[in-house]
Amino acid sequence: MSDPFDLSDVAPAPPLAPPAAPAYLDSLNDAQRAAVEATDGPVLVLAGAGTGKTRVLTTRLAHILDSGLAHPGETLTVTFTNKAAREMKERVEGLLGRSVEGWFLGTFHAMAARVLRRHAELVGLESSFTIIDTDDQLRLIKQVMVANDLDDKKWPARSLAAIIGRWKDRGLVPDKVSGDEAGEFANGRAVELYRQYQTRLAELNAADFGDLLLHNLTVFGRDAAVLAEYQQRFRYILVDEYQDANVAQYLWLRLLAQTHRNICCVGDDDQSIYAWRGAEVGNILRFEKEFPGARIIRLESNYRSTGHILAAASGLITHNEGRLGKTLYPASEALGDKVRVLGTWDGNDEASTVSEAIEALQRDGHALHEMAILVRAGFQTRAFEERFLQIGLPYRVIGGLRFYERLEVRDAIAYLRALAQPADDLAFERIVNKPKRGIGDASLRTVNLHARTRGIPLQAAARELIETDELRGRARKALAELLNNLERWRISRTTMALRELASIVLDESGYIEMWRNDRSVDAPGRLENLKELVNALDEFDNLESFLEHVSLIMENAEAVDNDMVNVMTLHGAKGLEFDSVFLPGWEEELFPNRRSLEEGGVTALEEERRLAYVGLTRARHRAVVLYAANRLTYGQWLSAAPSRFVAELPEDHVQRESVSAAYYAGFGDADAVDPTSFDRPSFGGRTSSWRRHTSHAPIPAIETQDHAPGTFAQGSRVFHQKFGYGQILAIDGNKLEIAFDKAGTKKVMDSFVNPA
DNA sequence: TCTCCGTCGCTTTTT
DNA sequence: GCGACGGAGA
Repeated sequence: MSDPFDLSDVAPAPPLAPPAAPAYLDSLNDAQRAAVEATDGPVLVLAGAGTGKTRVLTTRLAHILDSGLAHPGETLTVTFTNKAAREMKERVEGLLGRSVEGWFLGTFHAMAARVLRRHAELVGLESSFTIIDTDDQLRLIKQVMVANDLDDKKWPARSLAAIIGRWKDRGLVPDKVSGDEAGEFANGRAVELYRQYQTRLAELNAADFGDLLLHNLTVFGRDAAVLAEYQQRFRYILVDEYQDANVAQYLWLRLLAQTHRNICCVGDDDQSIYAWRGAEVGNILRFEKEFPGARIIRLESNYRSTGHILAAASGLITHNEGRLGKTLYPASEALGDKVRVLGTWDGNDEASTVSEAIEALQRDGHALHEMAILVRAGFQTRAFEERFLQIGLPYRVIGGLRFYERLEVRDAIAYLRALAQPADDLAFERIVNKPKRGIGDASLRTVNLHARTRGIPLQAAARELIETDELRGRARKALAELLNNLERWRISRTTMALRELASIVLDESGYIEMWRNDRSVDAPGRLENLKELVNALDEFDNLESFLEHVSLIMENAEAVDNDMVNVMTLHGAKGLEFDSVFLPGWEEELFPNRRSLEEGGVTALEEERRLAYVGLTRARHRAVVLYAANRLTYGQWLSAAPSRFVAELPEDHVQRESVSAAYYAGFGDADAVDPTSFDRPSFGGRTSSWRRHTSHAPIPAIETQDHAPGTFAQGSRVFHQKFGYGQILAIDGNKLEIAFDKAGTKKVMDSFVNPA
């Protein structure tokens, strides 16, 4: 296998051949084309929502490769998500009509990991270092805090993790954190704890996500030759979603672009919604300073949304002060529907209003997967889920627990880590007593103590201890067996396929058995996931590449594109688009979110507003904003005022309606909205079932019934008032998946069916 | 080692 | 109002 870092194979760029302009350039508008063809020197592309940002980036890369300006290995293209990277790769290859190898295209983290594996020794790591996730990170931080006698009640480990994370985002190693930044935490000892945490990571031969970039900066700072090598190599650098870059990423890019200065960053300050995790919109402003003479190209022609939607979104975002200024123009003349703004009675009313609108659209022939419900916070999805289950509307919630985050999957991976990396104490601690082997806290403390005094990893310490009488009978025996097993699996590793190895490990360790014996409802699902994990191993050549994949690809496998309504957070929707978008929960406290405002003041309010802007601009043809007069908050019904964003939507482009007069009846604090602005005569234009009747449609009468657990069994026949007879395919708590004889397969709540 | 009970906190999240 | 987590006690 060729070493991807070997630079000797990189041919110098062939002389500039004058190619005929390929067809893909012709379909661009002037601004887009300028952004593609300005290959020489730094370029900043300010690309509004729906203006073809990805298109510009992919075409630019294709153009660079096609015209012979650079060899694939001389280009660096960075994105934030694996999904974006994959898309970029596919689209560029599509434009070129051939596959491309050897280029540096991927997420910031994946690219940084690639560099770091090659120069790990410069930061005191081995090339085989483990990339730990936030879970391990938190456990490690807790350990450091315990070692410092800090009360984790008073000083939560999460807060320290966040503080350290922010420092890393800003490119600050412990020595660089200035004294006055120490802050309140642990009476100003945060920097010291940060230092200790880094020491522990090095001892474990591990790096957290923030380290990947941070260590790169250290590597570049320590070895000028290494830096120069990469600076020489990357003739062209392309950056996606630049507004999301943190300072560390900015510094990284700045270093790498120094020699050739052909860097092209594409971003939109109005879509910056990740400041809370370190993104610095200021990077956009810095760009001009850092690269004097940088060309700035604005993409302002929006190809996505119809006129009213775009105007409503633009009107809203003008309430933000800190903007670079950009005007979006609709690419087509069509004004389309106005943005509908609906007041509802409460969260349930909101959910049924949305589901009725969805069903109406469906009857008009609109596909469900072209509709999305975008919420501010995760808990909001529940009301929609319940309602959809009730009426049997297919939906999928995007986000939530990812495959590799599941408890059982993480345990299984910990076994593999413990055998691949004997120094990986975190993995060892995770599996040492799973399943229960009688190695409890006391035994583990002894092992830990020994490891500390000897300065060796836990596994090595355990091995030494079982030769002594330090540990009592049962624990000693169990530990010996585990260590022997790990040793044996380690040997098998050389002769066995990965998949086979994993099944043997999971089987012989008793881990599978543990879940088989577990009587809880989710045990079967967990066994299923373990099977899936083992199957997934077939795609990897070796354990190392699998573990790298696991740590860098945290996303869910793309759901099969069944026709389902999408439910997700506004954050999760960035970069996506749908024909119809529903935006519920536009209420003060919820959106803009109170906690967010408390923490970040005006800056945070503007970020919330950008989030609203992102939500609206996801819609191609239809956008509906909803707010409820009453909302169940922490188990209490509270009356809610409409979001200030509702009032900020420009009047000419919205159609305000209230679902029922009931809105006012329950809405005591109506000062925030002008009631006269509601219930205006509906605006002209397309009339269809889309336009809803103002009266409150009754919820279809379906009798619900409580069933004792165990009433239903897989395979048994049931009757549903709306869907008729069917057979149970699967049971997930009180959700049933049923193949109805007439209505197809649907997920419903058990309270809506009876045994047939 | 397990289980029970009180306390807390409760926005967004890729890698 | 609910779930996670940690401490206490059997």
